[in-house]
Amino acid sequence: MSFLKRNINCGELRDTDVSRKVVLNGWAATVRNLGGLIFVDMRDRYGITQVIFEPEFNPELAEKAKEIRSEFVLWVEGEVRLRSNPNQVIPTGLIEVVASNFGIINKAELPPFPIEDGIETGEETKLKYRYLDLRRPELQRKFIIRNKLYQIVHQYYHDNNFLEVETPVLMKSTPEGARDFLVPSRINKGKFYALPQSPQIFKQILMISGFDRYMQIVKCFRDEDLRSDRQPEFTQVDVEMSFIDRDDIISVTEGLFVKVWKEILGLDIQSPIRRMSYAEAMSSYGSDKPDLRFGMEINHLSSGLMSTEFKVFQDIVAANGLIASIKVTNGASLSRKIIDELTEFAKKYGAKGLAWIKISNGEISSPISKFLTEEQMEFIIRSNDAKDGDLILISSDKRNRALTILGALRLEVARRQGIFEKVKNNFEFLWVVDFPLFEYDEEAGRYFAMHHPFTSPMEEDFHLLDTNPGEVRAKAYDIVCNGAEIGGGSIRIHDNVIQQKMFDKLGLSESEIDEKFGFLIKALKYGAPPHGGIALGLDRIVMILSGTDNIRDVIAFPKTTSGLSLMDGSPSEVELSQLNELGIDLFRKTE
RNA sequence: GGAGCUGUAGCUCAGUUUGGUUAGAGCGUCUGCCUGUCACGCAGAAGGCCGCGAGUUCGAGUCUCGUCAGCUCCGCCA
Repeated sequence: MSFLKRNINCGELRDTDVSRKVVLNGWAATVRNLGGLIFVDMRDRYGITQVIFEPEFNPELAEKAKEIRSEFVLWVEGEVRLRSNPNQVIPTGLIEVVASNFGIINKAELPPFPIEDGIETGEETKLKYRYLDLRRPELQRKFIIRNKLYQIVHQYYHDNNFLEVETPVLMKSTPEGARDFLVPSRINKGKFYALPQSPQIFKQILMISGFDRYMQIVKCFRDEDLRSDRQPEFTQVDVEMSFIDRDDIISVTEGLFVKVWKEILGLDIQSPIRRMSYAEAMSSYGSDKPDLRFGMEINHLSSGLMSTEFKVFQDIVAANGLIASIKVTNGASLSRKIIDELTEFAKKYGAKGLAWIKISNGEISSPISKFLTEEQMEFIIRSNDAKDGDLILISSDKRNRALTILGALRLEVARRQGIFEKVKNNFEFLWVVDFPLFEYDEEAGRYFAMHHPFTSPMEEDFHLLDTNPGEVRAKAYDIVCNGAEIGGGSIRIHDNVIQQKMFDKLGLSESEIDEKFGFLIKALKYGAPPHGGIALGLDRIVMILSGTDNIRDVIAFPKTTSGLSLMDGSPSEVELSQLNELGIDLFRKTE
């Protein structure tokens, strides 16, 4: 007999089960040996159940139980009975299982860290032993949420007549956008597949094929640097619909979020979700994904400072830049050192400096007060609605830079003031709409598609395409929750002529277009329906649902910041013979 | 590509400012005792390439340079 199979799990026994004969399988979470009595907490995915070995009842068994150590895999047969000292902390705390027989199915080495919630072990150790980290209830809870999300997403789109279709993982490398992961072809030496950054083109082609409503929960790959909310492979809920406009995508997507929040968190989210133009988001929050859980909006000051004597402001006004500020309520108590730190923080975003005004006990103190007239100072204070005890932080720069700096400062100040901690159970959704079609890259000296090159311009801005491409707005939209971009999409170009014009604006040559996207252009000529869609960042949604700020917590086997998988040791070198088969020759970097 | 923080016992960390006997603590582990624990308790013990490599010095955990790794951020991420 290798082991007796369980007929009950470690989380389900209650006082109503008293005197049942049961068999448990699981891991020994903790062992408390009192000399005679031995208590073993058995753990599985469902919970923890206390098992007791009594020498009075079964001396040989109790003797054998002394061998049990942490994380041994056990089967235990016994009878359920009420505890004389109940434990109110766990759901099974009213009962215990009196062992009548048991076996060690497998021994375990001493784990490098305790398998329990709230541990402070370093990331490196935890990732190396990911299988042990994943044994912790805290982490399992997140994957249970993730699984619920999969089920709701599939059910929801199925109920709404969407078809799930799988798209290739080996596809053609395309320019624009993120760096591709490349896969060499053995059969076609010197040629490469790319892993999809998203199934964008395939889902559009599925629309041309008449699939009408497509969805897929799909892995995407981008060879870019990692962040706490970015992994090189991640999961999207990919959606595309035909014969629709922007509001159709928005309402279908909102329906999903309403259902998800209701079924997973038991919360009713406000629908319709608020909408804000990209222009307003940037102007008031300095971000295209504003966190609306708190205020601290950006106040624009240029208009009242046109005639300033202050050289720094003068130059900005003359260069058509922007002077703007945020108010830090009760910020006057912040020390010079803290303000210096905030200045350093602002410099990461390209700020040259940071001006500030403190109002404290009726006194105004500011390094720039000597450059401002009383009226100007009054104007700044009034514009910020600042009261005694407040601090005003002022940025003056090129318009977009000044806004970005203040947007970043707004979040940093909120973090330092403990505002995020206060609002951590709030959920503020937002649609950001009317994105620019293009953004200009100074370095490359040309326009790039802000969303992607298949995004449709708004009809009313068509006339600007040739004269002022930077002003053209796109039929693109992002969905934001608590300052995180959790999805984005657009209405696509279904007209081949406009698509050609778009490529033309992006500075792609005829031959380049033909080589990279020829198949899409061709497909668009065969009767493309109007279509559009959205891609939702599933990992980020799970992050928000499970209350974590790190994407590693919601991906079973994540990579480190430098893209390594510490458990399996990838990426790794390969055999020379493998490279030879692929026709690949490596060269070493020489200095 | 760049910046910051971190690396000392299985784990979490002190010690580095000002170089100097045998590198400490808590938790965990092991051994013994212990019949109602659930952070069990009590007594004892074991456990260290101070990330790695150079250098300075009579002497380096401590200073210098390099390097590797983890985390966070900027760039990057249509």
